[in-house]
Amino acid sequence: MVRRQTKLADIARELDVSVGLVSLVLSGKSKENRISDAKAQKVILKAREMGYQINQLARGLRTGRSGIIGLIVADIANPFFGKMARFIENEASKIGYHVMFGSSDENPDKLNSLINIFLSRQVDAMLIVPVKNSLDYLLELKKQPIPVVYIDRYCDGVDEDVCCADNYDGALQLTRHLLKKGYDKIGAFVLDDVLSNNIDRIKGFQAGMADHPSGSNACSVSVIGYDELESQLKPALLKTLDKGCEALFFANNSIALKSIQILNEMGIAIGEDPGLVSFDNPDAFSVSTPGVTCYEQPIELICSRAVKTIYEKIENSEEYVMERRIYKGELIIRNSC
Amino acid sequence: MVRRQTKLADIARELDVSVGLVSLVLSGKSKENRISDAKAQKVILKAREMGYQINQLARGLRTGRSGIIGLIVADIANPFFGKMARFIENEASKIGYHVMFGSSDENPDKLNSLINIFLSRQVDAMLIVPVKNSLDYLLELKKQPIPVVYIDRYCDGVDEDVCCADNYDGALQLTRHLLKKGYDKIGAFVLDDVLSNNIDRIKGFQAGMADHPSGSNACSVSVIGYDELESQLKPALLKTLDKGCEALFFANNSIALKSIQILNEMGIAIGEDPGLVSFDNPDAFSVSTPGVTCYEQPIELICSRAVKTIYEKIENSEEYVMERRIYKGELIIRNSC
DNA sequence: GCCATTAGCTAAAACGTTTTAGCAGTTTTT
DNA sequence: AAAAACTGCTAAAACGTTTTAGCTAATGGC
Repeated sequence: MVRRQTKLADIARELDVSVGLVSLVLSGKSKENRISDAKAQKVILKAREMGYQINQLARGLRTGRSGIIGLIVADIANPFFGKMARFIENEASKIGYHVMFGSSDENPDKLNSLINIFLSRQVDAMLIVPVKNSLDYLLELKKQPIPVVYIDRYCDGVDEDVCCADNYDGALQLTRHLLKKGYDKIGAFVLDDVLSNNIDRIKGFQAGMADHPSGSNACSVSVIGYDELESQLKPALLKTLDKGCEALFFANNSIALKSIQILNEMGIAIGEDPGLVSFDNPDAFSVSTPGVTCYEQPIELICSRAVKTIYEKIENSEEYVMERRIYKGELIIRNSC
Repeated sequence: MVRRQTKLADIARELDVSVGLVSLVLSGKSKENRISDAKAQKVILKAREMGYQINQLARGLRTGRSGIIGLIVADIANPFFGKMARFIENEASKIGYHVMFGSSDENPDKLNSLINIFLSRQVDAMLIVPVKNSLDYLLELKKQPIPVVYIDRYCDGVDEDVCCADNYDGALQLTRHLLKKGYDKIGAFVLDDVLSNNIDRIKGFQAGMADHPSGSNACSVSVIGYDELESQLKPALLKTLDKGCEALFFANNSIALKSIQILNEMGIAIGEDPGLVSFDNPDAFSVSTPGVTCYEQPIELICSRAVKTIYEKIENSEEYVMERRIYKGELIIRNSC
């Protein structure tokens, strides 16, 4: 384990040229700096021969750019965020960046700790899924001279770029679909986060219910804690079904999957009574019987736009003007209702 | 965006002390270097006041340690690898490390490119899910003075640490379970990778079939290309069912999910005829009806052991001795057979 | 009161790059 | 033939840390 990596100086010594020249050649700046083709070729060959690999730590220190984008999601093990990570990885690599990630577990202190870790690692930009009660931390982050784009959700009170799905539209479409199918009384299940995505989904649901003759009397909304899925979901489901709800509206994949499992265990056959719809489109929805009707978020679009925005902010931070980008997803109709 | 981050020199200037002193204090080396408590306190307070954040690029350059672990999986969007990433993130953070990831898409050239990127970023160690035809690249990597642990699979021909599931045992258990349930003719579906995990799963399957009176005559094995799932799976399924197979054995979650979807679309009710089992335990398996009997890999154990191994190799690379660690998973019996 | 020890600190090199000013020749322009 | 412009390169500073040798002053032992 003693073998050291070759560095510019090693190549320079071998060829008896200056370190600067080697650097110029290998970073593709030969032309602008009038390096002769002959020398340039020699350097390139020798570098290959010696297995030269640039030290990005050194380059980053010197240039002030690490080439790293920090990504903070709620939980990378959640397939929704896993997909996000993947699309972001792809997009970032197209513009020569790489991704460090961290999972906040919807916990503002973890989020803040990740932010600080990423700052100390000199990431060039951050892509963040904000969590509840993190406003102060996010405002603090806003003071830093580094581009940030929020994804999946936004946070009122902090003016920053956002790329996310049209949660209102999604919930509206899902609700209307249920009503069209003739379900009369509907129970919704949402997380207790006072975050844009949740709030918009509730609003969309309620807007959809407004079409119903008896309006909000025909629905119930159960609010569940992110860390309390196990304990709170079963009682909430029972209560909702007891009330006579004929259809269930799940505001995200975690709640839906857990609920379907619970219903399965209780021997309640989903599909007719109760019917159900959900946000997100995990694999499980196309494999379960019946398949679950859902609103699939345009994850790829969100991610590619988010990375593009990052790029624009890095490249010309002066002229760039903030924007909230909201993208419609797709209603996928299966047999669960 | 002009505000620069405070650095050691800024604190030093404010307090009229040397940069070295500030560094020693803030990196917790006051005691060994006999810094007076008074001065140390002053430095700590001033650092907090000025919002000092260490520059890990600079530190890394100087110390030769980046504090980063490189993780290469096949696809972070696959929930199996997503879970892996999450456990590794957790374990790494316990020992003060952070994770950069990359997805190889089972492509050796992408894998190699990621390895080189990580090397140039001076990662302190790599956790790699090897792919087929990557032996040469992996041998090349072995020459580098950096700890590597392979996870999920190993690669014959490269002597390195490995943490993975007992694929042979898993396949054996799944097969025996099918036979015990009275299924007579069984079709297996595996990827075409000549990788340890696949090979061991096939071996385990065949070992299980050896218990059957008519032995290997009672089974068929379909080999599917990773990039060809869409095109190859449906014909393979039809052919297998045509042959009279009463049960299906899927060697991983991607194949299983895709197959179940295809079967659903064709209106073939899984559960009795055909019965089925699969490797891995994605959410979908507990949500589908019937639930899918499967062999769940001990992902958490694999990851925690992998990171511990990394740590040991970093800390005392001299004495460390290589090992292949194989962990048994758990047979989860549901209603699909 | 002298030498040895200790306490508390500083100065400076080093890590591996990038980048710029400018030097010495050569060629072109006038 | 002198001035100007260009060619091809080098030297050296800078990025923000860590770390070590060593300096000065105070303390202790006798």
